[in-house]
Amino acid sequence: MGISERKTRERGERERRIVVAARTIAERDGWASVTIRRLAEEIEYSQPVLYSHFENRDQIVGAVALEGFGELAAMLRAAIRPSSTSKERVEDVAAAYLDFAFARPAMYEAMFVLPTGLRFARSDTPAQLRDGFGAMATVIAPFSKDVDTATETFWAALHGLAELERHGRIRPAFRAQRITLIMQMVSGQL
Amino acid sequence: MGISERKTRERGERERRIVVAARTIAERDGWASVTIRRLAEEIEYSQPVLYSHFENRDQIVGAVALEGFGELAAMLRAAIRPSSTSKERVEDVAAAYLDFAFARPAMYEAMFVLPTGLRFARSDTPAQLRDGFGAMATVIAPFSKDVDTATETFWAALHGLAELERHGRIRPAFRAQRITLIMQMVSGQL
DNA sequence: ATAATTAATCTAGCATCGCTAGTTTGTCAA
DNA sequence: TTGACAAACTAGCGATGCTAGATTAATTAT
Repeated sequence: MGISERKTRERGERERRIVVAARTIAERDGWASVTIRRLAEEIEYSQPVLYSHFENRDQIVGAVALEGFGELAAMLRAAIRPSSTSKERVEDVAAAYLDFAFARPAMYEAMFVLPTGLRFARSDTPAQLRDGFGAMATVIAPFSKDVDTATETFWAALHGLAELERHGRIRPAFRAQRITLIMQMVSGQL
Repeated sequence: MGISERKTRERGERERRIVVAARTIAERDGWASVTIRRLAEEIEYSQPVLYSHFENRDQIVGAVALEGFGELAAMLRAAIRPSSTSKERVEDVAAAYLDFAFARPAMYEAMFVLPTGLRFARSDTPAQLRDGFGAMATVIAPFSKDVDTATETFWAALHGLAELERHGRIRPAFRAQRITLIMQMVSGQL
């Protein structure tokens, strides 16, 4: 019988509608506007239904963030052109990272600022969470012996640039110069 | 008559008690526990009194953050030892910055993550907000032509390290190695 | 086919939040 | 003493996340 299959499929579709609604509202009106009541209205079910899909609001944010990690990883990988030099690749990935952060501030906030209940560096950590790191590690590898540490530092530098600029604490006009300085950290081999 | 003087003095003292209470509760139980009702109870006044001191809750967070910026600046300046080399000074300031972030996570959150209503890079920006940047610029200056941009990048790298480690996304055990990499960014002169 | 059981969903409401209108209390000057 | 003004309070509005308990729908057993 395909009845239970249909049910799990419909349940999955409803869950996706929740995540899509959360993302849409967050990107338009900010995360403060993503309330359980508003999401319930959007999917045309009562509020408790949401709690049969997610433990709490944070986990809904987490589901959106997980999508974001997948998309960020894809964007970083797409920025790596075969024809480029090793140095250019690092620069392109850095630029792609910041482009992502500034083009999708709400998504970036979900991924890196808001509580999400996502678990990193664990055996059950989803592929999306590792993949962006992997993309960065790919371009960092030619410059470093300890790729993991160098990638962590590269990532941290980019994250700091994104956050400080997003909060208006460093000058947007000098973004390119700052990326150049980051390049210096990477290309001085270690 | 010293009556109105006494009144403004008492008002100032009450305002300080609000800020101290907010900071104390935040450092012990997190910012979510810092509610207007709880603060009102702490200072033994009714809730509307708080709104005669601050426009809204964010501004209370901002007042605590302002204290934090002053203390961070002091810690960074204290980390600069006259006997050190230029390179050691950068390293000491970096270590001091991260020490501050990890020793006072609630304070760091108020300063860099939560909405505070603080205005940066303006004519009326308080000294505390500029001073930490100044301390970093002092140790960066020997290595850079464009001190402002280099300091912004240095600061961003430290902020990123603090945030990613605070959120458990990079390995705490490798903090020293990451600082070493940041040093490389700085000491490669430009 | 009907009854009993389980699953799915809803209504209604709790506790709490930031914030404020309207009132009372206290403090001065006339 | 009275009237004006300032200071503080009580009470409550409109939200929030979340949940207990009732209700309806679907499935299984008789």
